[in-house]
Order: sequence, then structure tokens, then C-alpha cells
Amino acid sequence: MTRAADGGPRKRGRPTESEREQRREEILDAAVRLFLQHGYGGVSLDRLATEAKVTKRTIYSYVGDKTEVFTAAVARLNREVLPEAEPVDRQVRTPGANALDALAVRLVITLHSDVAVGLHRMVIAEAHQFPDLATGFYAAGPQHYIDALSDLVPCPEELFTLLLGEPHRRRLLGLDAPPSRAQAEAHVNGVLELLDLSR
Amino acid sequence: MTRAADGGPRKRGRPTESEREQRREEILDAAVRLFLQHGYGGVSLDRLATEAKVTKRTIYSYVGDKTEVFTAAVARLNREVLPEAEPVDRQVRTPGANALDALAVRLVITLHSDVAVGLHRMVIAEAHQFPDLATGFYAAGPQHYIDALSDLVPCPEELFTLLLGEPHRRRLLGLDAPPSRAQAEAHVNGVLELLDLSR
DNA sequence: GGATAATGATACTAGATCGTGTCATTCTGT
DNA sequence: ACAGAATGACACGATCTAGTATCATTATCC
Repeated sequence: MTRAADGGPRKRGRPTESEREQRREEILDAAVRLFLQHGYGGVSLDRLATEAKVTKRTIYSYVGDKTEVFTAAVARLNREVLPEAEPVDRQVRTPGANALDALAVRLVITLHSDVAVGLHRMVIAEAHQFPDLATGFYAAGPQHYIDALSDLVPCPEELFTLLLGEPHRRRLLGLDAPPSRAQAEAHVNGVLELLDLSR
Repeated sequence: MTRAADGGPRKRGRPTESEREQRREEILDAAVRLFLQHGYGGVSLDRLATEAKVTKRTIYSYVGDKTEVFTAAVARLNREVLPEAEPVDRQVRTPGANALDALAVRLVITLHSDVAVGLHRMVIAEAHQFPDLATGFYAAGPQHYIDALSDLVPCPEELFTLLLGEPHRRRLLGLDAPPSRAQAEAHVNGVLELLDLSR
């Protein structure tokens, strides 16, 4: 157990190899946490260093400058949110009567989560400064889900838009709490009926 | 013709009354321009002062500190984007066969404009720091349009969501250009047919 | 005409931030 | 055991920024 785990001051000097392997992960963990909460401009490297229990020079040697830290944090968030859609492929292979329903509910819950909404908001906010992140986010997020839906319905893009809907816009604006599972299911049912997709 | 109009240095000393009336407008014009392009954190008061051809002290006496300038700029943008929806009321009073179609096209074009998308993006980006702006934006923007649609269709919220759709999400991410009128009309037709709202 | 108010130009304070430098300390490789 | 690599603690320089102060200048009020 490293001393970092119990919050004490990290010991000086060259780290052991096992510590080195955790180092970058710990830095990005802290970066994700801070960027989600305060945005790119609201996080200083000094604060990130303190939060990750590391010095700025270590951040530079493990990740790079602030823009590279942000890029790496967003990439990690993309991978963190995306796995929730992987069962999609299995669902497609065994399309039961409620496969669409199950996928839709999982999609709604996942994309309304604090992490997914925070990522979405962050990428929108910094789209000017980091256009590549916006491109990657849309491909790995919305487009990925739309492609998954395209095997199940004739109007995947419209279905995806409606599954997020105004509740998701309000989430982006910080006006709502994430929906409960019951609320997500009710929303999905309403959308599927509206599009005549109920079985 | 004031000297400000031709870009020269503004004369010193107390301004005439007519100059005073324009002063706040000029400051907010510059603020809107800069905030839309660079976001809240990307605009310094020095730059705003230069752009508005005014000194920082004048900004403070006419509008207030940076947060108040931002609030005033967003309020002005809200009023700037919203008037496009006012003909709604007249349309409602004389619901011809294509009243819905005309309103929908105007809504799509307006809300996909650079100004409207920039405002939307800015409010999302600063929702944490300025939650009241997010509330006001949603009421004056999306909710306003949804209310207008509620007199014409049984599913106004879903129709509104679809009228923006994925193209609007991509606009927020800076991935697309604003749609042409022909593209907007085609999109509206597709959405109205999908929802069985075509006359 | 004289007092007062408001402004531009300029400088300044105080603080934050990015990125780098120094030095003692600790681990790795040989 | 010993040289070199990597780190924490600390400091530093350069830059930027918000907000305020000073002083000459110009308009308004009486």
C-alpha cells in the first residue's frame, strides 16, 4: 500500500516501478475529476498537482502540458462512458422482442449520467480550442449509438435525438437531475410509441 | 458623427448626452462580439475596453464588473435571438394549412444561426458559474418555442427536439455549418412526415 | 464664467498561472 | 557499492488579469 492511498505526503525520490505504472493513471484520475467539475480554464496545474499528490514537473514528464492533460482526460472519459454501449452488439445478434427497449433504456441512463453530461458539456465548451476533441467525441458518442440503433429501427438518428430530448438539453444546462430508471423507462416508452416502434 | 464611428481615438473628457446614450450599447455590442467568439474566460476587460473604444473605468461605471458585463451581454443576446419567434402569435391566430410548416422552418433557421448557437454554447459552458443565465435561456429559448408549438401540435416538446436534432448537436460542437434554407425546409418536411403532422 | 461631473490615458497593485530551475532524496541498473 | 535517473519541495521569472488611482481634458449645470 503506497502512502498516496492514505493521503499522507508522498515520499521523495525516484519511485519504484509499480508506483510508476500507477502514476499516470492517478494524474488522469485527478484531471478528469477536476476538469469535469471546473472546466478547462477553471483548473490550474498547481491545483491538479496537489490533487494528484504529484508535482508539476511530474505532470509534465508523464503527460505533458495543460492541453495534453486535457486531451488525455477527455480521451479517458470517452472510453469510460462508451463501454456502456458495448453490449449493443450482443443485443443485435439476438434481437428479442424487447432488445430495442433494453438498449434504449441503457442508452438514456448512460448518456444522462453526470459523467456523460459533464463530458458533453466540456467538449461543447472547448470545441473552439480543441476541435479534434469535438470530432472524436461525436464519433465515439452519438454517432456510435446511432450506428447501433440503425440495425434495429429505420430512423436511428431521429430515435437517438428523441431518446435524449429536452431532458438532456436541460441536463447540459444544469437544470435537472439525472433521471431515475423508472423515469428513463417511461421516457423510452413514450418515444417508442410516438415513433410507432412499440412491438 | 462621433469620432468613434471612424475608428479614431475617442476624444477625452465628459461626453455629450447623446454620446452617453450610445455608450452602454457600444460596450455591450463589443462584449457580445467578443464573448461569442472567445467565451467568458477568453475575454479580458482590457481587450473589451480596446474593442469598445472605452477605458475600463467607463465599463465599470456603465455596466459593472466582468460578471455583470457577461450577464448583460447574454440578456442582450436572448433578446436578439428571440424576436424571430414573435410572429408566432400572429401565425397562431390565423392557422392556415402551412402555418406549422412556416413556423418550423423559421425556428430551424433561427436556432441554427451562428448567434443562436453561440449563445447556446456559451450558456452551457458557463452554466456552473451562472446558473441563472441557464434558467433564463431555457425559458426564453426552447421553452418559449415549445409553448408556441403547443397550440399547433399534440407533441410540441418532441417536435422541437426533432427540429433541432443531431444537426444542432453538431453545430454546438462546431462540426457543421448553418443549414441553408433549402436544407432547413427539407429537414422540416422529414420531421413532420415522421410525426404524421403533414397536412 | 466657474464649479462639478465624467472621461481618456496611463500607471499601478495584487494575485493567479504556466512553465522551468535547483537541490536534496530515493530508487534502478550494473 | 556506486553512478545515474526520477522525484518532491521550493522557488523563480514571465505573463496575464481584475480592479483602482491619478491627472489632464471636456461637457454640463448654475
